[in-house]
Amino acid sequence: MQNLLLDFILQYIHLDENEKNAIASLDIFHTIKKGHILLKQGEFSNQGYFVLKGCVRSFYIIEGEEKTTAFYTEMEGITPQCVIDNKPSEYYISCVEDSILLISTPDMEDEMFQKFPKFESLCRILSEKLVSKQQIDFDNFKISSPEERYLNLVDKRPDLIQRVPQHQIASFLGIKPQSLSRIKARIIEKNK
Amino acid sequence: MQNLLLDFILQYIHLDENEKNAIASLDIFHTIKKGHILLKQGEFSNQGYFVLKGCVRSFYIIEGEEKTTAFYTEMEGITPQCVIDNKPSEYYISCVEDSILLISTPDMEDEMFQKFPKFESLCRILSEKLVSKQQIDFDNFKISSPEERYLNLVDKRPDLIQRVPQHQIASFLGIKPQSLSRIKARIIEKNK
DNA sequence: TATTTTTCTTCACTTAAGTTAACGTTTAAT
DNA sequence: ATTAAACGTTAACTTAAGTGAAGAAAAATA
Repeated sequence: MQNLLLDFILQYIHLDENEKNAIASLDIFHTIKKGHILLKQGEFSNQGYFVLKGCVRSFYIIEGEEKTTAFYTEMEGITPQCVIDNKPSEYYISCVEDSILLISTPDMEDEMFQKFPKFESLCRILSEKLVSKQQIDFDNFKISSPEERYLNLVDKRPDLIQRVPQHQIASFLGIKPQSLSRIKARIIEKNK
Repeated sequence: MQNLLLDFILQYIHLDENEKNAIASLDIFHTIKKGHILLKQGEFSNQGYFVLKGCVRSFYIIEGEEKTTAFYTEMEGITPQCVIDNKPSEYYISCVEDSILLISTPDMEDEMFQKFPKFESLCRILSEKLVSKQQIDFDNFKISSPEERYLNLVDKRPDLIQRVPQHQIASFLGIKPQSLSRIKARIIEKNK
């Protein structure tokens, strides 16, 4: 697990032994069971998550219905809005599968930034990349129909279709489960 | 204009005279005319933009049709994906109004980060905030109907409704101009 | 000012998603 | 192993967005 993390970081910046050890010494690896809720709507939290293995989902509950808005899988991270703005969370975060997560707090991060400014560079670079990626994802969502969004998901994140229940996929695509079933049937019909 | 920028920055970090002068000495203020295209689809660029005054729009042209995906107004910045990934741009960026923009390049930023590490902290913090804000915007888009999205826009960015043509607003909301007209008529009908 | 172009709205019609309900299947719990 | 709950699909019906066309209003241009 340590190595997965180091390899990921080394794609972006170089680390000396000292810095590698600093990471290794952080006791931040956590094994979380499927279904466990990491963050609840209305709750305060100062935890950020980085997925080393497994899958994490964020969702709202609106009029009793779950609205899934994001999935985070291997080498993806989330810092919930409530951590950044210091206000109660508007959404839930839970584990879709048994997962290994890296859990951090702003205090820990600030400490690392103090000791190793390089880590702040890393976080800046990763954040900037993420801003740009998110914008593209949002753009593609806007300019696509539900059917196109589904086909795009099958193309870009085929693993998700397998590892996540369909009604969560539907919600993630901004439609109802019944519509997703219909879309899938329509696609099969077309390809005949 | 200098002061607008400094005041914005001072919300997040403290600057000494030296640092303030460093910013002032950057010759990065540009006056851009309405309609001017800053970035074209297919083009390479290394320019990032920060809006001091005015309004900038990003859009795709798909099958001859403009698809507006974002508006950037006072104190908002864009670093186009093509700058970050060093590949041709998938979208256009143009000025909706006469605007005053701050234009930067990665080289300039890296130089500033070298001289004043504090600026890198600032950029990290701003990027992290932006990631979180973007995620919330995307979430709200997904969990809302077109009508709700429109009402939300009227509530959250009423200025946009005024300063931007309706067909661009429609596209931004993920619908056709005709549908936006209908939605507006429906809302008026309801409130009678 | 006159003229062209862009923008916005309305309408009739088509298409696709939402809704409600039912049913078989898979998964989890006892 | 049995039961209950959650999940996925199908169907009939409703609602709302897309489409194509036309015309009025506003803005840009000559």
